[in-house]
Amino acid sequence: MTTAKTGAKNAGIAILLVDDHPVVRQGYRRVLEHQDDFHVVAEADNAANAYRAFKSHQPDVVVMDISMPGASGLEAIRNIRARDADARVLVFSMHSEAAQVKAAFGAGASGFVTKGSEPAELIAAIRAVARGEHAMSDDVARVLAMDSLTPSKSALDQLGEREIEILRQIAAGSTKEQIASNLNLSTKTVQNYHYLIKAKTGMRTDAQLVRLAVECGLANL
Amino acid sequence: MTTAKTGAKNAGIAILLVDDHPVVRQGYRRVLEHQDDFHVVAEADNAANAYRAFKSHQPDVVVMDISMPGASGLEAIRNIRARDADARVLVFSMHSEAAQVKAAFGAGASGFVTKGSEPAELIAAIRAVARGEHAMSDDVARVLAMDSLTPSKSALDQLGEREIEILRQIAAGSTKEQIASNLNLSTKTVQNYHYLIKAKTGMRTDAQLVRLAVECGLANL
DNA sequence: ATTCCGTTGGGCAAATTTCCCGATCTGCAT
DNA sequence: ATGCAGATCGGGAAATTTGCCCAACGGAAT
Repeated sequence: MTTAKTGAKNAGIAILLVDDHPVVRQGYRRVLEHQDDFHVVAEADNAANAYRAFKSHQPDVVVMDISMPGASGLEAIRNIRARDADARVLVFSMHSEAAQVKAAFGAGASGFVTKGSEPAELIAAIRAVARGEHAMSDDVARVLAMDSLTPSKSALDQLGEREIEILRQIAAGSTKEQIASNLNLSTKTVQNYHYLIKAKTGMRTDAQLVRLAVECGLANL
Repeated sequence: MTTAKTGAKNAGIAILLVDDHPVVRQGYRRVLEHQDDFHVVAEADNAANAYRAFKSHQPDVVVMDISMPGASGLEAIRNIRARDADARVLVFSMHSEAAQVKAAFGAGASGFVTKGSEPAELIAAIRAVARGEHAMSDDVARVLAMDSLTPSKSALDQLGEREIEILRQIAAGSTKEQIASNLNLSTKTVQNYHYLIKAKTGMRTDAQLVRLAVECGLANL
């Protein structure tokens, strides 16, 4: 029952949990705290709070679900890494699309584990990233391996980050005015992206774009 | 440590957990077993196993995530209810689409709680359905209430046969030229239908139309 | 330094959307 | 029969959007 107020660095691994679902978060917390060298020092339910919590708690490992409403979890990872290059972020995601995994590591994540993995895999991954290593669950490794074998599998590889974000919002059903407002762009720029995305991916209709986005794990339903 | 082999009915509430994500399932289990009148008597990770587990354990309440790979969770609910009309199934879902909620209750669910709810809401809902009542979390109630206010009831009821066919093809990704050709219409007529469908359903973008079509079972993926 | 690329937008003709309307062809009730 | 309601099919015209080009800027790579 060491409350680890001043400096828990010597004892165990201080963890920040980020997930927008309270029940799910509670669940992880209990699972993780069963390991007696783990201490969940803070929780957050969105990207902004995650960054704030990171600043004030300086956890050893951030365990983060990147599919959150509002600002992308990738944003949060970048913010955290910008502030502390030694920060360890372990992404804990529902999906395991190659593009998403790459994006996560590109943003500075140290690990990627899907929610379909066994608890033991999560725990092992947390220990690994705390040690400074990189880690990913078996299914993620398999997806990534398959992806590296195919030449142009994802279709998202050819899209820039902004383009992907706009594709996601289009697929989510947002109007271009909403997207422009969300991203602080002119509607004209959003239109241009919309055109560019269709040109790059070879899709002819918006419906095809939605299907593409869903296939790539950018959107659900 | 009562193993509840012969009859735990008198003591507490026997629960069957169904969710395809092991870590998530473990998490709920711990959260629920913190209530000392709850007993998680079995777990299942898909619809078929859920039905088998229900038969052999006869739980008081089944807590089920309906978004599982393979057979629909709705199928599982229907199977369970077909075998035991008194079975209580509480759906514990990621999303809270009005259509999904209705489908769940239509299949025989006694409650619907989203994973975004507070643990206390889940726990209260389990107690309620165990008592034979119906329960849903606040956000689900809000979504359902909003839905019942909109004139777009089932969304498809207000569409004619041709309109539905065109909506399906739009959702399938066909261009209006392809649709016109498929149905022997002028592209102009297809355009008019496209407009009409959006007007009738209240959808603003094609992406929203795709989602609507998918929700209504008109298109898959 | 220079080149490439992602991002942001302007411009403008061509295409599309958005509504409005009328014409058939049902079925159904008067 | 007659009429009425509604589904289906398209014309027309204004408003809007798309398709595609170009320009400017900052950052990363060379």
